[in-house]
Amino acid sequence: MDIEKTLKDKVIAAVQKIYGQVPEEKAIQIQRTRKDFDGDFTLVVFPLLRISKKPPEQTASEIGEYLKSKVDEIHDYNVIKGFLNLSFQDDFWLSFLNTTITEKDFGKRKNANPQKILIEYSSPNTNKPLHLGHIRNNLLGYSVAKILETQGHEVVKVNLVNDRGIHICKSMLAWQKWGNKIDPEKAGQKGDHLVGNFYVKFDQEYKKEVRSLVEEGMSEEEAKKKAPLIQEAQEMLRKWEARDPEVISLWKEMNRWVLDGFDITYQNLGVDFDKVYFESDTYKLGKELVLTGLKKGVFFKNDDGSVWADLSDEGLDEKLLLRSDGTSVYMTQDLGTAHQRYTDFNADDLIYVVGNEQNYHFKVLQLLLSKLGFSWAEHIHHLSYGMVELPEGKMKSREGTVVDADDLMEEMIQTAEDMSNELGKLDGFGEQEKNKIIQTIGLGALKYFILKVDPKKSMTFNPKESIDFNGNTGPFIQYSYTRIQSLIKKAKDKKITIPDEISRKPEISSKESELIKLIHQYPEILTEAAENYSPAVIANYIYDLAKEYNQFYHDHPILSEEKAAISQFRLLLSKQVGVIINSGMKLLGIDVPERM
RNA sequence: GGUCUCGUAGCUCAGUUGGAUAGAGCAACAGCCUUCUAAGCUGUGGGUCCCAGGUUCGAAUCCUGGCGGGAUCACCA
Repeated sequence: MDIEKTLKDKVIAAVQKIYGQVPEEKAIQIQRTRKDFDGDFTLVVFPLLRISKKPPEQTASEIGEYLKSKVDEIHDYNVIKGFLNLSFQDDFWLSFLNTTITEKDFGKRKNANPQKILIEYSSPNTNKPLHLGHIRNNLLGYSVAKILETQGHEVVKVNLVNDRGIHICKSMLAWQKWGNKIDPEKAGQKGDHLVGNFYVKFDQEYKKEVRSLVEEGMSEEEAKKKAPLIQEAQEMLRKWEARDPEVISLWKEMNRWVLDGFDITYQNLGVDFDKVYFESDTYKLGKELVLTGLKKGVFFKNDDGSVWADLSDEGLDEKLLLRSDGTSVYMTQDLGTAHQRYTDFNADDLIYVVGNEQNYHFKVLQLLLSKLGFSWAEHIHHLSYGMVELPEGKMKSREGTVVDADDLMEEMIQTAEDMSNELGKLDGFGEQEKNKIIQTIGLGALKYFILKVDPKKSMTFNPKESIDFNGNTGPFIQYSYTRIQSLIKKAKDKKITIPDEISRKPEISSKESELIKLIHQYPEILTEAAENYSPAVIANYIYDLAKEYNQFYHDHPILSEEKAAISQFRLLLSKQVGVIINSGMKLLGIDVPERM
């Protein structure tokens, strides 16, 4: 990135010297030369024609000639239409490589202006296990946190667990009625799954009741309200809010089961949190804020006592903030938690990883906070991601088409094992190492598949076909990395040493310089990913690098002793590629095995 | 209906923020195991970048209007 900046300055100087006028910075467009043309960097001269008052080709040639003679690093140029392609000396790339090799934590940035960034993700409900949608959420959140850390920011990962409400009562009620005092241990089942089953059971029984009421002549709408089960659930919620000891104790127990289950899922997925909030602690927050807003005249009170915000000036509707009975709604508590987090952590930025179905909610949230006079409202970012759909369409919990997170991970690992066995890849590995490897591969496939897609887009997940081990996939990249490791090991066995830097100048092929240029791009890519919160940028880049590497080294022998200098140079390049692949995958939350 | 969003190869997706002849993988077909490990590599075919205008040297990318898919507009969370 520094290279492009200095190049830009040189071009500005050149234009000034040749045409006697200083161009705007914006007019200097430097980009990497496309692969099918000669050169390293390309200057687009079209914007400079206004200054040169000459045809594109001539302008390009004049600038090219000037740069070639005045700038040491540039050893040649060529012109195609309005594009000036500049070639740098091999020495230049070599010295670049030499400096990156000695750099510790290549790609990590010392940030002159580090921020404290709070990122919320996951946010599960304690009435059912995590599913595929949560996986996308968790992976995005975790990965973005890692990426921001490399940019020198201080990141706090938080989880806000929704552990209260009518849906929790539904599972509790079903357990009371049909559970026979079963618990996860007796059932031999993860607690979140057990509780989720009771939630489903409730829904089934409830539907039965509604159906029979309708048969008795009641309207469906009325039946849904009058069914005994839903009334009991509502009664339970009232008891919960009144802190009824029996209900509270059951609630605590069942929540514990679910949370223990979640912990296992999180652990398997490889994500974690610095702090976990519970909605049962925070749901009352925000009321104060709304009341102050009311006092200030920012909000208004309806005849029935409910409190609203009028957003019609902003082109939105009116939004309820307090019910007529004075209780808070979702928005009220989100106002509260935002405020609390901001003051608790004194954070500069708040990132919420939440599905795009809540775009409207966050737009309103931000608006309300700024109406309340909080200047930090603009530091709220909604990292909005699209739905994960199945080939058959959307996942529907009622139709049982939800892909369970635990099941999916297990299935991926199983597939990895089957494939590995089929190819004989696991022969000679111990049981423990074998398990470690198939787990790394299976989960790597899953994680990479999800992260390589632009977060804001909705995506299709095909459980059967998506887990490919070829092409733009996690396992392909993992494989490339392990090949590099094995190469380095073999070199050691053959007593070929990898130098710390390259002193003797080998001949650099265009393919090799392609790899060096890719290495050079890495910090830039990182920054870009951090700026728009997109692990996809890194994922696709890592794939490009791995592919480029595989293509080149496939048919170039590199462990030849008679050409020790070339071998050493290529080993060094391999090692560097390995470092980037490894660190890139780590940023995505994906492990890479040493062998596979 | 209002608002937001997406539309790129048969399928799944990239496309460096407006640049050169739009790229990968999968699927199909044809090849490559004395090389580091074939979970790999090489090649072939496959495109109205949803449509129509506009902006300019230049548009998949920006603006307007359509068409199509999705989300959302609750005293649910």
